[in-house]
Amino acid sequence: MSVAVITRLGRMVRWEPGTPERLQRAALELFATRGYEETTAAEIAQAVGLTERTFFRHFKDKREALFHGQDLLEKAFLDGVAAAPEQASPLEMVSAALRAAASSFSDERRPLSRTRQDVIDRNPALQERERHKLASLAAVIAEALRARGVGEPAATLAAQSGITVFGVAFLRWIDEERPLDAIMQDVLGELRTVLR
Amino acid sequence: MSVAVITRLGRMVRWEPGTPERLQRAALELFATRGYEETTAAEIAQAVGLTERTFFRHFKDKREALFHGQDLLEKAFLDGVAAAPEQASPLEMVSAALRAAASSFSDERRPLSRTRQDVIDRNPALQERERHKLASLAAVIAEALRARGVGEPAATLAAQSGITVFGVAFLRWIDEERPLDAIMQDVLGELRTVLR
DNA sequence: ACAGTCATGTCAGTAACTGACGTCAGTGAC
DNA sequence: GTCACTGACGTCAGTTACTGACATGACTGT
Repeated sequence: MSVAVITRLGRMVRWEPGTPERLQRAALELFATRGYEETTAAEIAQAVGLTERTFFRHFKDKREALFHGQDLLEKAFLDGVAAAPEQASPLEMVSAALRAAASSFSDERRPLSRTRQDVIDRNPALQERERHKLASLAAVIAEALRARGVGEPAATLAAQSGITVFGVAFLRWIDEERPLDAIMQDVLGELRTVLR
Repeated sequence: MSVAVITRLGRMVRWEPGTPERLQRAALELFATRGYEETTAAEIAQAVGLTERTFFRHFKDKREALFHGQDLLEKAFLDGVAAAPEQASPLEMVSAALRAAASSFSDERRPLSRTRQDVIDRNPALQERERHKLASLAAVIAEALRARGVGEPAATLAAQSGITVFGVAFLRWIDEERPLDAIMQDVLGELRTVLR
């Protein structure tokens, strides 16, 4: 199913670029309208003029179509940890990571995040994947903390707490109009008073 | 595939009882030896003289064979929350829940938990399910806290922190020889100092 | 011109589930 | 005692998520 496309340079191009992104968009739209279980991987592929086989070359499984691009979030967290001052405490490193991560979520992305979250909330299998992604994120953050000299179990606990804060704050951000950054610092504060 | 069994009362019985437990044992054994992906649902069923169809009548999916009985853990947590004194803080309620949950893990269960955890650690799909179970647990604990008057986001944060502690402590308990109860209180203490 | 690469298509296969229906011992009402 | 009913299972057919093997054809560098 080849598609000849004329780019703005006038060159003939065999394969339109950005295939995973187009698949992701189509998947989100179909999931949002027909529902996750009701849409087939082949349908998503057809929606962008491709084959089921090609879909699975870009995504390890059907759910992953909704979670493409999360490596950017991971990178933001890691950059935040790395950017924290030399003698920062684990909590301060995590706080820095949260700030860095917040910058990935501009206001324009809110509507998209909302419909995406709606889809996830309606399907247990997708919730499972989301939890898994967050847990994996916590694991790599813990690793980054360890690399900066934080011991165990402090690294795991700090990273996990950071992810907890991120999760709660993100769900608020979808509904509220405040910037994610501010919400996160609030939630982190509340976590500290709860644990006092 | 009917099995006539003579119970200790001498009565003929059409179906041997405890089917899900027997399936679970067989699943764990097969997963531990052949590996999760390498063993088929039909094989597990055959191992206890049943059919694939029957396997899926007892378990929503293949992974669930490893997670059967987790409702008991949930009940322990909930009982712990309920047993906390009247004017307990959220943190104290969670601490009580952790103590109650710890009593579900006697020393005799340790070897079983170990091989089970080995199986999970070797397969991402199973890790995903485990994360999901823990997250669901956190959700019901948060609900219990709310029912006891804890507001939001304190309830979610406290519950989530409790699950974090449980997760870290459980992994330690599998290797160390100390009782889970003691490990949990230690880890909870460390979490508090990290968040100080 | 030509060999190699890269993204895709085609096809066949496996295994996880699901729905519909049949079976048969046990159970209770009458 | 019969008879309708239920509960736990078997059988069978079907769908869909995935995977491996191989083919294709435009692009790329030599």
